[in-house]
This record gives sequence, structure tokens and C-alpha cells, in this order.
Amino acid sequence: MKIATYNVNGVNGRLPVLLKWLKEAQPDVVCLQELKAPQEKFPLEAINDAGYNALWHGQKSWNGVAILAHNIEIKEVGRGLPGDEEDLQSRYIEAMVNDVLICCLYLPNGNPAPGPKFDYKLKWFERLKARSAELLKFNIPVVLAGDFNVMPTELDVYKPERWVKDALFRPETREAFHSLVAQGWTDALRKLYPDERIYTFWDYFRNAYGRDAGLRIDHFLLSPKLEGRLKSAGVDRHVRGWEKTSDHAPVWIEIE
DNA sequence: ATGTCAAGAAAATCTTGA
Repeated sequence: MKIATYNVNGVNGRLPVLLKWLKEAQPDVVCLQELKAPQEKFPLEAINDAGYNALWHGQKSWNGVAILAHNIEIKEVGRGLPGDEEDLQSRYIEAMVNDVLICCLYLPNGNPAPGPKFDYKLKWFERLKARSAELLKFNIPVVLAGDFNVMPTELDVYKPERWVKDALFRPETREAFHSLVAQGWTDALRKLYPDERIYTFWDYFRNAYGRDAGLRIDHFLLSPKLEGRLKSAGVDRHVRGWEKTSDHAPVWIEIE
């Protein structure tokens, strides 16, 4: 089973790019972030025509997450990250696909930091850790996939010293990510490629893609039940070079 | 500070978030 995660940066604005990539990459399951579309504006017909079922949680203007599956039933488990009734941002959706619990997440960016947005990011992280700890107790195959807005180590940033005060790389952010992983999760791409520079995002500014000034912020975390089934992983970085493309590239794993 | 995008409010550009 091939599982992908892709921050599309606008599911309608980037629909031709998304459809082209789906056809080319043929993932079985896809986690999408930054739909930037209200619930009723999700392009279900085009997604269905491409052969995919879909479950999504939209929001006007910003955020929005979805899970797609090719000829497989998607059984919703929940939408919205538990732990704060007042948080209305659409950043989390969970579903069973085959025997795997797919958790699609879009962790807050958190800039400018420090400030209320950074506080929200760290609180969101705490809520995610509470949920992920519960999921580990079920002892089933689980994947946490999405845009974490975190570069876990210096290897994941083209120029680490420039990013130490940024919400994506501050010590508090990295610590939150590492304590999440320490619950018992496996960073799938790092497990297969422990020493390689791998990027999943290149800014639109200053020809970042052309200079390969990238960041690794889209991740797959695997539960112990899934770790041994990991076969391969990669980044479809050429997609970042397409016209009218997202600032992220699709990332994928294959599991037995 | 800058740079580039998309969506939304509003009616051609500006604001916001990333």
C-alpha cells in the first residue's frame, strides 16, 4: 500500500497539478492539507473521476484536510483534534483505510514567534501528543501523516542558523516533535535515509526551489505495528517544479 | 525587510496567512 501526504496549498487552485500527480504516482491513500476551501467547495467530482474516494474537513479561506483512497473504503474515525472545544480550525482528520488508521494533520505554522500563534502551535502539539498516546495504546497500525511545520534536526534545513528563531525550528518546536516521536513513533523517511538531505518544501520566494533552499516539514510517523512493514519512501520533488504548483512536494511511503 | 502565492471582500486592488 502506497500512502502519500501532500500539502496542496489550495485544492481548487491546484486541482490540475493534483490530478496530474495522482495519475502519475498512483498512491493508494493520500493525505491532503491546506485545502483552502469550504466544505461544499471540495472538488469531489474530479477526485471521484480520478478513481478516488474522499473524506474531508473543509474551512473557508484557510486550512482544511482530506483523506483520499483509491478503490478502498474510508471509514471515518473522527474530525478535529480533541482537547479544545473552542478550536474550530480544520487541521485534523482520522480514518481507517484497510487495516491502517490514517491520521491526516496540518500542524499550525506558529509564526510570528513568540506570540499567540506560537502559543497555539505548542498547545496544538500537546493535544496531538495526548491523542497519539491514546492511539499507541490500541496497538494497531497507525500513521500520523501531514505537514507538521517542524524541521526535526539541522539536517532538515538548508541553512539552520537562519531558522533558529522561526516557529518551525525553535528549540521548543523541535523539543515538542522529539517528545512526540519518543512516545514510540518512527520517522519513516529518516529510518530509511538517516543521513541524507531530504526536503519537502521550498519557499516561493527568491527562487528557493532553483537554489534547493528547502525544508523537510512533511512527515510520516509510524506506530510500532507499522514500522516493520515499511518498504520504501520518497519525495516527488519534481512536482514542485511544475507550473502553478504548491510550495510543498508530495511525500510517500510504501508498506507491506 | 524582502520576496511569491491564493482566497476573500469587494468591484481593482488591498488584506491575510503562509
